[in-house]
Amino acid sequence: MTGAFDAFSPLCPSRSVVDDVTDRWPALVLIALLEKPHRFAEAARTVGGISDRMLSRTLTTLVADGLVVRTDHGEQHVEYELSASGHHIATALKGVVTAVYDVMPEILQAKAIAASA
Amino acid sequence: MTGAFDAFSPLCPSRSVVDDVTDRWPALVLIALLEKPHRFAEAARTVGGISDRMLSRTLTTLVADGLVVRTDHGEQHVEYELSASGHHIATALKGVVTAVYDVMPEILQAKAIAASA
DNA sequence: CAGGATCCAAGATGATACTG
DNA sequence: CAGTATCATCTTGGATCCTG
Repeated sequence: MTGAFDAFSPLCPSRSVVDDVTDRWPALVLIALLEKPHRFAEAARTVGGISDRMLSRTLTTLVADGLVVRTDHGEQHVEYELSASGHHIATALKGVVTAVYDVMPEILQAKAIAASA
Repeated sequence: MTGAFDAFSPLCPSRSVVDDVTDRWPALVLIALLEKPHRFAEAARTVGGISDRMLSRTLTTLVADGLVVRTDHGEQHVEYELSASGHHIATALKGVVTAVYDVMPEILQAKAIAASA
């Protein structure tokens, strides 16, 4: 692979990070933060369909992983922004979403065929 | 965003594909197939820790999405390989894994600090 | 080898309500 | 606003057994 890490091995520390990052909510939240720092409620609005609970939990783990930085500005004003590591990963994730957009026509066609079969 | 699709909207068809693709098993399976086509048992070995059941399910949905092509060579010999769409997405996913490898040192450090706090 | 069927534990998730 | 606590539920994922 690239060197010391191997995401295919369940024992490699990189595996758990890959698992964390390639989960539905973490992935979407990271991409959302890529655009700009978000406040809690703001992030909830950006990422459609996420509940307060999941957003809270997701942000907590991302902060624990050092991918997101939480800053308490007081006055009930908290901001979440990407760390350098988080930015690096979020950019890659955005690439995945972009790739999905690229091939959506083919995917929709494949699904249509599957559905009609 | 890029155009007609918006993964942040729960209603956009791209959202479900992004969800599918950014799940632990699908992501790892796609990356595994990026290297070369795999037979069933072969894929199970490559992706450490996956059970037959999950591999079967995962491959089924990936085939349904048109990202993976299943070819039955008879004689109990089946091969799974990426379609053009799948290859495009898998490449992007590999980028995510690579990005994770890149920042693993920082992540491990962050976790260590969090654990000792 | 390929993979479906069944059973079941554990965790993910959402809605709601509540706190500072 | 920024969360946390609780509850009910749905899904995930593994183990095991079975078929062709």
